Amino acid sequence: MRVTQMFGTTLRSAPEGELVSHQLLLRAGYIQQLAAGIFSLLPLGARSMEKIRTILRQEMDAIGGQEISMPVVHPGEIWRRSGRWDKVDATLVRFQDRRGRDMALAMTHEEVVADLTASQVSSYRDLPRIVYQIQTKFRDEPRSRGGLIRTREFVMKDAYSLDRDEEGLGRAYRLHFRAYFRIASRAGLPVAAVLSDVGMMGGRMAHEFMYLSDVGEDTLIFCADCGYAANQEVAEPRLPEPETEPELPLEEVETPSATTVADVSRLLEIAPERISKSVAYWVQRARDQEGELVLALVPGNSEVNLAKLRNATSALELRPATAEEIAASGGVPGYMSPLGLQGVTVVADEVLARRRNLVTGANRPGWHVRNFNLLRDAADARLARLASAQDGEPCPNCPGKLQLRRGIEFGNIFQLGTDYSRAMGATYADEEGRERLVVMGSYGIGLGRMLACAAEEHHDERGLALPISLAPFAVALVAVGGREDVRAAADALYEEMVAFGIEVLYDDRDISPGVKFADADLRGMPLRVTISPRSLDAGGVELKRRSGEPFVVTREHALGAIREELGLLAAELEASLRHRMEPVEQLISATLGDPS
RNA sequence: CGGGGCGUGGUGCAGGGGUAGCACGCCACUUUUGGGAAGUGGAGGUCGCAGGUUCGAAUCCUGCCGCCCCGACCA
Repeated sequence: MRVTQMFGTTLRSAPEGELVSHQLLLRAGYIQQLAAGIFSLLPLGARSMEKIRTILRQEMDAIGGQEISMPVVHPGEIWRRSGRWDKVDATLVRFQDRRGRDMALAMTHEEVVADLTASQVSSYRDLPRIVYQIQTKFRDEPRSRGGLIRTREFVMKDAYSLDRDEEGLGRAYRLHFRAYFRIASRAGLPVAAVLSDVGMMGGRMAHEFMYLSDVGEDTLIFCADCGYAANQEVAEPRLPEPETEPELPLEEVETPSATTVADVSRLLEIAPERISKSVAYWVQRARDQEGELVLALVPGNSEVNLAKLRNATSALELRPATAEEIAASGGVPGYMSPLGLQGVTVVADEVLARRRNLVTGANRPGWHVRNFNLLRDAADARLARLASAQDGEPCPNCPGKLQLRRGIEFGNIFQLGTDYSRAMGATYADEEGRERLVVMGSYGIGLGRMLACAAEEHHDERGLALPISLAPFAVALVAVGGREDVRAAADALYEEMVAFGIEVLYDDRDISPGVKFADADLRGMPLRVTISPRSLDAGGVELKRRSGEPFVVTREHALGAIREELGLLAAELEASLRHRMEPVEQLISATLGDPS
């Protein structure tokens, strides 16, 4: 591709306040925004995305995946059958066709896969199977963010495993677990697998693959000693030993204008963890149901984790309760507790059940109580793990301490089980002719997010520096100046490279060298090849890695040297892939059972 | 949806009652050519939309729309 022919240009400036990766993708001319969370890909972005597609296809095919393609528009009926029509919020875009039939834009494809399976699979001989597609999803997110990190329309590689039983599912799960590490590594992304919430997918075990980054939106919990890794939404630190001191009688204590944990802690000279904090939420369990007040109880030094509360209450919608809603229940903001409240669902963190004689609100302005004992004083409270795991808490699996990190989710894997099969009637006949449900798994990777993570990981002050596996072109060819012999040599070398199938972006513009070098650095191709009066005087052609030192090769050997250098770049990536996969194999056998 | 901010040539911004400006980019010519060149000349904007106030609105008021950032959602 000649720069003089290319659609799209580089920009000198980008809006302030955006993520660096987003600014660079914008400035380098990879993407352009159309609306909130909706982007076009320019040639460079489209080519990078194609590279990502290739990696995904290769790795999915390698584990036996078969590529299919499913529709973007679904009849509402299949979403009704799975129950998600009512369970999913406005993220699922619904509309009606001209006949007034309910339709939806695909936000994921479990329903369609299960429907396909119902008719395509009928015997145990038809299993196991893995199908996948690389296709557009639309999710009307409440808030898009960070350029390609979080968009409303995005392209996802979504794979689905179909198995006879749990054992088969476990095997498919392990295959994807390994493939996801390979995919991330080939894209130059260091990732960690963490246990995750199953969310709207339902099912049992799930992992997220996280690119660790301070700009990430997820909080992750790691144990450096044993390798425990979980999203903060599901991380469960080790519970403390139950306290054994005798339960003392409740005792009211005056605490004027002490409405926060910090106030009460100071006033009564007790540690925040000795306070049972009560937080009121408004919970709606189904789209056609009324909301209700739920009181969440956690230790005073911790926060209610909304994902955990959502799971504990089977909530569809969850938001902090308003002052009116609290007052209607008899609660007193600032002095809340389950004491004396009628008809309010109370969910308490299990830690509180193990502590004795805590302080909590008296539901009376200006008063708290001492010697609150959860199991005695709020006997109908449901117990769950509600508090967000915090830095330094004890690991559930070993004596180590947990650490917090931030990450961006680039992919996830779910063990779905048989929920969708049952809903769509996806069954098969086993050897004895018995009808059984197909066991499903679901495995997603966001392509745009992958590119954004790669840009976040691979850049410097001059611009992008993408790995050769993702860069839109392998080579940026720069012709410096307008001298005849320079142009002739550059044109010839360009033609040679093209003839040899080397992907090259040739800057043949008639502008100053500074602009060309700056643009080459900004666009981030891994190898720069320069032909100039100086390089010709020095013997031929200059080669320079995006982040390396230049060297000169003769014009005759230029093509060979370029191919060798590109080979080296690919080989280095391959070597790091092998290096990274060793611990992954140990991780798989340690956490998922036998490798297969 | 709650909170904050911003909508002015292609991009990034300034202006803040008297009819629109800067830098970069773009076009033409000349001179330049190893790190975002110089000169000369030029093109390009219903100032997000609608209504109102005013002799006069990009500017003030009201409403709406859009976009960004922080929170509840997720690839």
